Amino acid sequence: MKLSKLFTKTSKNISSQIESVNAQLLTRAGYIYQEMAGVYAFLPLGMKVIKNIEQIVRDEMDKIGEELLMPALSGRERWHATKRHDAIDILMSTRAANEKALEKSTAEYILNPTHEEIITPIAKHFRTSYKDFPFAVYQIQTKFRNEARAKSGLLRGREFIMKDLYSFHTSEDDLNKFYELAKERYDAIFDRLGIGQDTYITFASGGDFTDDYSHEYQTVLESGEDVIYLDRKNKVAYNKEVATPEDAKKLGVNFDELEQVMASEVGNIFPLSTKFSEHLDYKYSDEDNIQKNVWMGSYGIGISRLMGVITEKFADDKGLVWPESIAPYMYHIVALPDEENIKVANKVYETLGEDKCLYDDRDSASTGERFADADLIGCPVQIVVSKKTLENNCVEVISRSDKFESFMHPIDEIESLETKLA
RNA sequence: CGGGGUGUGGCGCAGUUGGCUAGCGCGCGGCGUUUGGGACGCUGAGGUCGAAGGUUCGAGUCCUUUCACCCCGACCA
Repeated sequence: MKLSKLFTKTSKNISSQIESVNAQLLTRAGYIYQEMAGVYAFLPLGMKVIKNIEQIVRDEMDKIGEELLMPALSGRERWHATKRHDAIDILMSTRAANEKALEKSTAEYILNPTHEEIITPIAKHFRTSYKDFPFAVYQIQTKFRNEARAKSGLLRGREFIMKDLYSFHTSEDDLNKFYELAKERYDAIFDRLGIGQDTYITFASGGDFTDDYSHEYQTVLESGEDVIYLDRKNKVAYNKEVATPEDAKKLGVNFDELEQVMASEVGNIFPLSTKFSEHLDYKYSDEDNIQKNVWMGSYGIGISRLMGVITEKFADDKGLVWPESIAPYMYHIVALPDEENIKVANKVYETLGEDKCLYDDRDSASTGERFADADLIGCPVQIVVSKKTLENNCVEVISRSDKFESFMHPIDEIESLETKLA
């Protein structure tokens, strides 16, 4: 992509009101645009990052489930059936389709905050024999939650992108078995996203979902909202709400040795037991044709929140720093203005591929501005073409994250750059 | 939902005890000069001050109501 054609532009200024690092940098660099509190548009650069995160999540989820897409709207009956209509105060709804209906009708459409109520009837439609189990389906979709206080940019929104997977089983044992498989996939996802080192599976309460426990995936982050008690050695953590000395003892850790840190929840998984199948009357026939409740599990990952968390995790005082696995572009090419430089830069751009490069071909921007923008936008590798580098028939290759020392790379060996970096 | 703060060209801000034609920087258009770390000169376009109501000869400035956003707390499926 040529910078001269990119839909967005960077900006130097941003309101001093906005304090969260992710909102500030992502806005300045042109990745997101705020529509209202907790509601953002993902602009071309941001969209690429979202897609890259989604692709990693899909890749791992496809190993344990099938992708589908459910509606964002639902009728209210099911939410009454599970008694969550009044229990969930973040539930958003819209009254009716038109004004005439509004006067007479009590119709209400729920803007789904999660999809247990939606997927269960669908699953029931297709799978009612013990032979049909187990199975799992997932989707990546926009969720709506009327947060009393949206805040911290992408970290807590009213509208956000989430991956949610639901698993269905004939027994608790089978659910538990799947639950462990899901954990493995989650670990793989966070590793691939570059935050595996700092992301801990965390014991937490189940909230409205289950009377039992749940597991959160918490990424250590100074600006995170949650306090977790960390056991680095065993790579597990405990949410504040369950981290009492008694609980710790039950879980086999020394409460006094736990390290207290701030973190942000990037995913969570719940054994739902038979809670939802009971409320929504989802039963299967076993070998003896006896009707039994289906066991369910629910597994979420906050896609857009991850973008915010990863931003905060790696950004420095110059701007964004993306892990290679989700960067909008691998290379950011800066050619200093000069006919020869531009000729070479064009060639580099074509050789490496326009889908891998962000090419600063703006003739209006000054040198300093180009470098500043490259740092702000945060592509992993910067390639500079100037008189200085051309004297040696080279381009300069710079790591945005200081992962490697800058080096000169011969122009006629551009094709080999990718392998050299890998 | 409680507390605090802020709303003035696209963005960031200034605007004194009410006073004349609402300023500045960035950005944007034009012309020219520049180019290894957010360049410079000249020139031009663009706002009715979040919204509604009120006080006054006169309101960006005072009063009332309201909306929005940001921050702290409560909440967080």
